[in-house]
Amino acid sequence: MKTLSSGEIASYCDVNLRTVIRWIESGKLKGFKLPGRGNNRVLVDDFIEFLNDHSMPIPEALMSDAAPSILIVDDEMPVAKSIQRVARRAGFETQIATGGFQAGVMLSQQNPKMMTLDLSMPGMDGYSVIEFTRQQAKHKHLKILVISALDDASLEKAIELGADATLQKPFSNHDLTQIIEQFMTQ
Amino acid sequence: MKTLSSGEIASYCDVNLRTVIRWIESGKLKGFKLPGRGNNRVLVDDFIEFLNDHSMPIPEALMSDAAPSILIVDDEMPVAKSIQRVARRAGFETQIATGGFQAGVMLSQQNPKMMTLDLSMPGMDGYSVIEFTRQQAKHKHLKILVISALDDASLEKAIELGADATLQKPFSNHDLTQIIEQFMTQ
DNA sequence: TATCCTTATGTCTAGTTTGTCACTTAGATT
DNA sequence: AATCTAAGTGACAAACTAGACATAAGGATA
Repeated sequence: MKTLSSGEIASYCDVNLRTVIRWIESGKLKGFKLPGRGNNRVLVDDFIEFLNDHSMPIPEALMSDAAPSILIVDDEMPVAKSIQRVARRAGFETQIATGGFQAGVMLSQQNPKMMTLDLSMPGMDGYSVIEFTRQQAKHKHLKILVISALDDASLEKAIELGADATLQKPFSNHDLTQIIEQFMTQ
Repeated sequence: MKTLSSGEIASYCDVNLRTVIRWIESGKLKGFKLPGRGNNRVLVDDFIEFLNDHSMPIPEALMSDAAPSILIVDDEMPVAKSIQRVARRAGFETQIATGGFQAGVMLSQQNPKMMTLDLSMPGMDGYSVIEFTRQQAKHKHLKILVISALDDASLEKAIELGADATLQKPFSNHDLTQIIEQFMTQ
């Protein structure tokens, strides 16, 4: 149950701390007070609802809490779609990227919680994608699931470079579901 | 998430505060209201886009947020480096991306003012990169310079899809400098 | 050219919200 | 216990909104 302090909200909204306290006092923003001296805490969900109510922008850092999503990177649409079906059935938002460039942009912009990655997309070096992503502080906690028809050694290499799990094609929906549920609830 | 108040925008645009509020009300300038009595806030990015849309000068003070840089997308390091040298000599920050995925991430994160794009990177479809980028509101004003050894018809197609200029390999440093200076000072 | 209409911007005012400052306090760290 | 940091409070100053009205520029029409 993640909560935010008045100061954190102040910096998210780029507004003075005094103002946040007044929002809470007046009931515009739902919060509660700690027993000690009455420090304020606000549930992330309540804060997001507050932002939505006032059509205020939701800070990226909270996006993942708002709607944990999965980015599916695969150049073969049928495969991507089938992964998407499984993910949706498990109850998660999904986006599909069919090219490396699109994948990069979508990763940065949507900040998904998890990415499935086809290692052998034509021209795109899956290994370097894993390496590059892992170097980025912003995506340190991104879960990377490599899905590929390559041999065990290749999958092993992906793990060494920073992937969180691999799945060999063809894969069973059951296995995929299990991995998705494990990663998305962590 | 830096925001601006109506008053700040008023002084940036050297215009009456009342006018700024009316711009926001009428939807010309995208903004949102604080819960209290509806004080207006505008994201710096939205403000800059507004200024661009109306070819208004961008105040120096905001420049730092819009760090005018150049993203060089080319898989051949020697070529990328030589573009970089020219760009640096012209006085601009540069980043190099040697793969599509990296390029996408860097574009989103660094929000450069200009991108040079090698059309024929192995496996990456330059055309779809141009198309995809142009669909994104955030990068509507990104200057795309296509650099390629392909024939005129291919370059023409790039322009049709949304590139701002093309340069055929091999190119002269003089031509490149001219284009960079033109785009970066616009 | 003169007149009317439309639209955008500036001015003024009253009332409200937000920021600032100075000071206090709970909780963490050492 | 001494110290440090983040947060709360009250009072006051500054900034903002919204309505009403004035002003200016541009077009259309007679």
